[in-house]
Amino acid sequence: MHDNCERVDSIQLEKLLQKVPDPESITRMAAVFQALQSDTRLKILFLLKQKDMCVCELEQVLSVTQSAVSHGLRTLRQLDLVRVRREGKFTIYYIADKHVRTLIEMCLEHVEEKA
Amino acid sequence: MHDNCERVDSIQLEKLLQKVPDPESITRMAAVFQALQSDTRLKILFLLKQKDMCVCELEQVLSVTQSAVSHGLRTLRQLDLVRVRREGKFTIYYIADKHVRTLIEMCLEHVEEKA
DNA sequence: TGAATATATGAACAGCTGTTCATATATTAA
DNA sequence: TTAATATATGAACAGCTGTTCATATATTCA
Repeated sequence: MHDNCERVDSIQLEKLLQKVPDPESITRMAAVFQALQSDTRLKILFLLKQKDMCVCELEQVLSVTQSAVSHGLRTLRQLDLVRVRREGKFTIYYIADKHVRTLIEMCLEHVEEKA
Repeated sequence: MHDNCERVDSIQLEKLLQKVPDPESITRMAAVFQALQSDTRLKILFLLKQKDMCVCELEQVLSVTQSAVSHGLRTLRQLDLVRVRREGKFTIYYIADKHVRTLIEMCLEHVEEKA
């Protein structure tokens, strides 16, 4: 660990640090991004973006086990990225809100821009 | 692996699947979100959002080693989330573009909404 | 040139993630 | 109630991540 370089202005840095979201928010954000960091879960979101679906349908489209889909959905649900409703014997999942759509659209634009 | 539930309409699902971004884009998105999934890297972005900074300054603010900051920045740089310019002996990092700002702002709104 | 400062990189290790398998629970229909 | 369908959950294992330590490279200044 070494000391300040000449650019460092501790007082200014302190002020900038205060505008960084509190540790709890940062950790929650990290958890959200962490949930968005899996191919399978991203595909789930792009599918749900088009149509509310039950686990069966998702399992059919993605080529993973029912268990994997269910685990993935749980992760997304816990962070309120998707929500659930019951329809008879089916559990229907859907995108939670606008934020989620914006997040994945922004990211898609970003990666497509340099493709 | 079991078969279709009664809700499954293979033809419709096939169409929906086609609208999911191609595997390469999905993987790149996953990589971007993966980069955003660390407390340290998120803090870096919220700091750079306010002011372009050299590694020293970031090291000073966050409580991690210079090595950790540098590794974190490399990850962000490789995904074009931050960019670099040289200023004499300093390497100045800055947020790459609007997308990045929107991504972290969207996510912050999302987590703060339910706090 | 040599010393000091600023940054990058590689190795290595502890801890976390995503998948599958096996099984449990919940709902419907017979 | 029983069988069948739909979904959830726990264990376990392979693979990945982030940090630190040690060291290398690059730039400035004397």
